[in-house]
Amino acid sequence: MFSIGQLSKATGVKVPTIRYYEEIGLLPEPGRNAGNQRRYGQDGMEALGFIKHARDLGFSLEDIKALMGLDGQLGDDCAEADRLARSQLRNVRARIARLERLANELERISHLCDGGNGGCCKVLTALGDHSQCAGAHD
Amino acid sequence: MFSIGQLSKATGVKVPTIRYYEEIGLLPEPGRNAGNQRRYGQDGMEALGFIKHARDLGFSLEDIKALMGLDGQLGDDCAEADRLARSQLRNVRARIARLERLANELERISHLCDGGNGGCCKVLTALGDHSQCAGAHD
DNA sequence: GTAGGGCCTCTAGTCACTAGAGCATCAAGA
DNA sequence: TCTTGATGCTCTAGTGACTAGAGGCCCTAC
Repeated sequence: MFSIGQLSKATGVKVPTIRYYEEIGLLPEPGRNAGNQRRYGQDGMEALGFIKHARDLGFSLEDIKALMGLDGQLGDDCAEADRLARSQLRNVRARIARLERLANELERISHLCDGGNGGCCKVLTALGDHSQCAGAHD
Repeated sequence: MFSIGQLSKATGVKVPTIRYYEEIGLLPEPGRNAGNQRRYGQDGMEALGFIKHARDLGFSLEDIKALMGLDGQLGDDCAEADRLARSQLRNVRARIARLERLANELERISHLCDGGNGGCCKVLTALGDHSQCAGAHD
């Protein structure tokens, strides 16, 4: 049996975050000891590990709830989990593409200025004027 | 003179967002007409255009406030604007790198499953077990 | 028995908006 | 001039995923 602090250390999830996950129904309510403190078993540890890993992979808490709901079901749960994973992958790829456009634009803007000062800052001008952008970033 | 709706259409920033920017002191308070409605001039249009563009480039509202504060100042404002732009670029690059690690991991996990169903979903197992990850993603 | 760390609940704050209620105003057509 | 529908106003509350703090209780070691 682990206290919430031990669980926190073991999983790398902060204590208030664990309580938050419980509050929103993501993590099942654990038992309590005589002094009303949470006591977790191996199942609690595994559930939190699952959430942590999925969060690190960028899944939303809502997605994670869906994934956890699938676990243990029969039938097409694998197809659904796979669908969520692929959807998340597309999501991440799209974010990468967008960020790369931003990086290009920022690089262009940064190169306008050598750090010196000509009185009128070209960086500020470039930021103010989208039409100066080399490529559409949004 | 533009109404808030006209400004919204012209810049692509939603009406409540414009009011929000004003509320937090990012956008200067415009004048009002006899019926207490906001009326913007060219300067309001330009300020909002600046904010919009900087937001699209991923700057936080706090950064934008700093950038707008620099404008019109003498001295080393250009160096400071340049510093913020470069810092934002590093930021974006780091996010890209992190997302690429996530994408790799998600791709690996997605390939575990062909959409069929063997009873025990490998996607869910992989999500639950970080130690199965090919590369550290976080 | 006591000290100090951990744990409890509850409230409120973060960022950057977004939604809705309930009312006032504006512009265009009849 | 009147009406109508769009647009505007303020205010409050909600979003996601936490984070911080207050004020108090509990546990463990000495």
